[in-house]
Amino acid sequence: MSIEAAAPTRPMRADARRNYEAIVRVAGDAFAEHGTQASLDDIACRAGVGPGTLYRHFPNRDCLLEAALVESRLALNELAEQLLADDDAGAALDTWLLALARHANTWDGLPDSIVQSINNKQSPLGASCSTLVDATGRLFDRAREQSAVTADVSARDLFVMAGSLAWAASRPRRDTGARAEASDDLPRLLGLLMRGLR
Amino acid sequence: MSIEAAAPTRPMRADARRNYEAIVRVAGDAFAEHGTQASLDDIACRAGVGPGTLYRHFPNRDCLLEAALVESRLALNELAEQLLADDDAGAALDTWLLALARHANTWDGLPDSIVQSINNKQSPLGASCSTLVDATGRLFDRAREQSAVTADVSARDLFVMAGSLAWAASRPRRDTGARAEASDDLPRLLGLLMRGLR
DNA sequence: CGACAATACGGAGATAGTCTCCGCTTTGTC
DNA sequence: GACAAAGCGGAGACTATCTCCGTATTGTCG
Repeated sequence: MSIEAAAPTRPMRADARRNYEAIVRVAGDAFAEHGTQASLDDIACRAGVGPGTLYRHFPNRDCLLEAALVESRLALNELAEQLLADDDAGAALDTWLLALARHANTWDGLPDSIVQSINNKQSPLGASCSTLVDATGRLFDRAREQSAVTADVSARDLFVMAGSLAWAASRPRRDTGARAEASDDLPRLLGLLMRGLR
Repeated sequence: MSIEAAAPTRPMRADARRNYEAIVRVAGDAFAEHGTQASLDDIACRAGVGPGTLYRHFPNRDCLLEAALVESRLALNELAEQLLADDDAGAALDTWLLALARHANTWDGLPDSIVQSINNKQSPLGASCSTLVDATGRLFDRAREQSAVTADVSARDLFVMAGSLAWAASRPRRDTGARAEASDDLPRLLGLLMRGLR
């Protein structure tokens, strides 16, 4: 949107890259342990950097979430490619929605961040989700062509519903000290959703 | 679980009751304005009491949410009674799930609190939700008897799904300054769910 | 009425999280 | 090896939660 559209963006300085990577690595552990609300200052501390450094690399929580999810996202995009080549488009859609929901459940609280960012072009999380929404749409269209589904839904609605079921399935108890044993409600709930699509 | 099960619980002192009511009234406004994450100290301040007073009456956020929702809950229970007498059990279920979802959307963030508390007997919110889950189950059973629905779902799953769709519908955008105009996605999403039940 | 116990109040402050500012350090380059 | 650019980090401002305990209010009896 300006004259110098293509900023040269010289490569990161060695120390900067080192810190960036350390933060992302530690963040993954912290989010896994405490959910997406893990303390950012604590992540900085555990990564051996000051809070200022963390916030310079990742101005907000979404940026850090996004960075820590990159690998999982790549795998998901690859899965989409494979599923688009699958003969059984209905089963492919099934598989895809489950994978999507499981991805959203990577960490406690992630569905919330994802669904909140979905409409927000500013958020890096939202931006990278739009790829997933597109894939969802393409897989759904193929399933419709094969008459595996008949419902009329937008790709965005489908994506959001998968996310919301992930959210519902990941909210087993609060306050009770007992560690939530992973009762896997997801397939059951998604089955109901798929039933509605046919 | 002890010998003196029926504690006499003498009536509240006049000043205590006055403060209790002021807090609940202000809390309703604050939750409406800022969602369920509204500052509790701020609510105390606006109600003209100290934080200590608020936390004595309502040891945690759920207690305050529950107290501020009492009237809406009563109306909902009354609706359940009416719907159970409705001849068209399918339509009654439809109406009920929508009412349930709208109730969960009374304030921003409420679906989260509700679904988190659903498995938690300790939470006053969870306790009062179990009534709603029961009503959901009874309405669903009637619809099944009339063959208006055929799916096999637990009342809890139905309740949680209604809550999760409410959650999904209430999360339109984040960060974008623009006030989210209330695009009403709820009926569309619930329609999909109902389709899956038939 | 007046006084005393039980009850309740409220605000100071401990704790914890977010995020910024800016003086200092490290890096890459010539 | 020296200089500018890039990057660091931690002190601290701000906001929120929740507790503790000295003080004030209430209801009840004599």
